[in-house]
Amino acid sequence: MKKFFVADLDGKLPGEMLTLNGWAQDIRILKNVGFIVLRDQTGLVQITVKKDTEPFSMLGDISRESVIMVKGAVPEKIQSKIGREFIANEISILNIAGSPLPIGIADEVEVDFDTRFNNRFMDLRKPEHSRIFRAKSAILWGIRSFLMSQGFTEVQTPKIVSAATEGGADLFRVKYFEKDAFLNQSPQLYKEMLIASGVERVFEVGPAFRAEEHNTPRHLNEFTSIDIEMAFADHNDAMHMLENAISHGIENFLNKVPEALQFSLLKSPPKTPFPRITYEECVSILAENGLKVNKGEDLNNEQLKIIGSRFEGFYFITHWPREVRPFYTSVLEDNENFTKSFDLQFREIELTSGAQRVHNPETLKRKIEEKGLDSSNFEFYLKTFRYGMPPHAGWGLGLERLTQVILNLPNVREASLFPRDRTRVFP
RNA sequence: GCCCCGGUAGUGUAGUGGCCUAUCAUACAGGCCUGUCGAGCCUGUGACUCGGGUUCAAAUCCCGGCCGGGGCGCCA
Repeated sequence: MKKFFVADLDGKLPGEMLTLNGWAQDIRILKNVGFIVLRDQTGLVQITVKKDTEPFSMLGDISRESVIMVKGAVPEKIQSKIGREFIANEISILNIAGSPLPIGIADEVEVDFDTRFNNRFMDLRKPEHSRIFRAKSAILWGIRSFLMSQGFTEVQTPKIVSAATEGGADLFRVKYFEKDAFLNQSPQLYKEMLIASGVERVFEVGPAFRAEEHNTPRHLNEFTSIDIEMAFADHNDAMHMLENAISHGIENFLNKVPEALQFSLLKSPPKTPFPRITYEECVSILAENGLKVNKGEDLNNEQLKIIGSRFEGFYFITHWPREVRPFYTSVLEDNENFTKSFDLQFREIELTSGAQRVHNPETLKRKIEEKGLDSSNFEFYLKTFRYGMPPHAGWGLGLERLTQVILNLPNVREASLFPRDRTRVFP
C-alpha cells in the first residue's frame, strides 16, 4: 500500500506524480492558499494546497492527526522552512481524528508523565519520544550482533517459575492451575543450566520482574534484561565481553539512527576497556570524603554519586564483599571475603551485575544454605552441576537503564513503551 | 516498607478563607488575513479528584479515600 516515506521525497524531481501517506499534524488555511504539515515515521513535509485546486475546499474537514493520503509532486522551488514541500493534486481522508486530542502533538505545551503514559500511543507520535525506541532498538541490535559474532546462541527461558532465583528480590506470585508459581526475576539459574548442557555461550533478551515497591526514576517492575553466560570464563572475560558489547551497541545506534548525535549524550562509542575500581578502593575514597562504609555493606546512592563523579562515563566496580552478592558468586582464591564480581556503573546508576560463578556443586549447596535458603528447592539446578559443569561467568544488563544513560533521560520510564511501576499496570 | 510533595477546562498552569461570575497559554468553534511554517488578529466554548467535616462563607483549612511525582531502602 505505502510506496515510500516522507524522507524519500528528498531528491525527487518536480513533476513526478507521487503518493504520500501520514498524519496531518497541522493545518493552516489562508485566504488564497492552504498548508498541511504531514508527518510519517521519517519526518515532516509541508503539503501546499493552492486555492484553485479541488482539495482546497476540503481542508477545513481535516482535523489535526487525521490520517490522509496525498497525491501530488514536489515543486520547482521549495519555499517551506521545513525543507520539504509537496504540491497536492488530490487529498483523501483515510481516517478522521477526533477532537480535542488527548495530547496535542503540534502544541508547545508540557504534558505530565501520567497523562503521557495514559495516552502513550499519542505521546509516541512526538518524534522526541518515538526516537528513544529507535535508539533502544539499534543499541540492542548492535549488542546482539556483537554477541552473535562471538559465538553466542540466543535462548529463551521460562518466565513462569516455581522457585525464587536468588532469594533476595520480591517476586510476583501467579496462579498456575492448582499450583503457586512466580514471575522470574532473572534467567540466572536457567543460563547456568544451559552451560551444563554444553551450549558454551548463551544470551537471552527478555523481561525480568521485580515486585519491589520502589518509586524512583531508575526502577521498573518489569524491565528488559540482556543476560549472558559463558563457559570456561572468569569475571574478567565477562567484563571484556560486556564493555565490547556496549561499545558495539552504541556504535550501531550512532551509525544507524538518523540524527542520533542530536539527542545522544554520548557522541562516540566509549573507549574500551572501561575503567575499573575495586570495592575496597571505593571504601577508601569515601573515607577520604568522610563517609564510612561498614564492613561488607553495599554502597548507597549518595556514595555511588561520589564514586561516579570520578569517571567520565562507564566504569566497573569489582570485587564486592561476599555478603552483598548472591550465593552463586565465586570468591577470590586468596581472600574469601571478596568475590569475583563486578557492577557496571554509569555515574551512580547501576547497569549491570555480573560475576564468575561457583561451579563446584558442594560449594554451591553450602552457599545456598549460608544464605538461609532451602537447598532442596534448588535440586533441579544443583543436579546440573554434578555431571560436568565448566567454570563459567556472566552478567545481566538492564536495557532500559542503558538506554536511559546513553540518551540522558531523566526517568527510566521514558525508555519503556508501556512502563510497569509501583502503581501503573495500564495500558 | 518508611518519609516528603502534589491533584484547577482536552493539555499545561495562576490562585493560600469573601475582591473567583476562577488567571494565562495552548487546543477547539466561528470570522479576518497576498505562502503560512511555534503564523498573526478578533469573537466564543470549556475546569476546582472524590467523600466527610470546620465556617456566616471553602479551589483555598482539617480528616479519609482514590490517583500521581519524588527521597530512602533495594536493585538492572
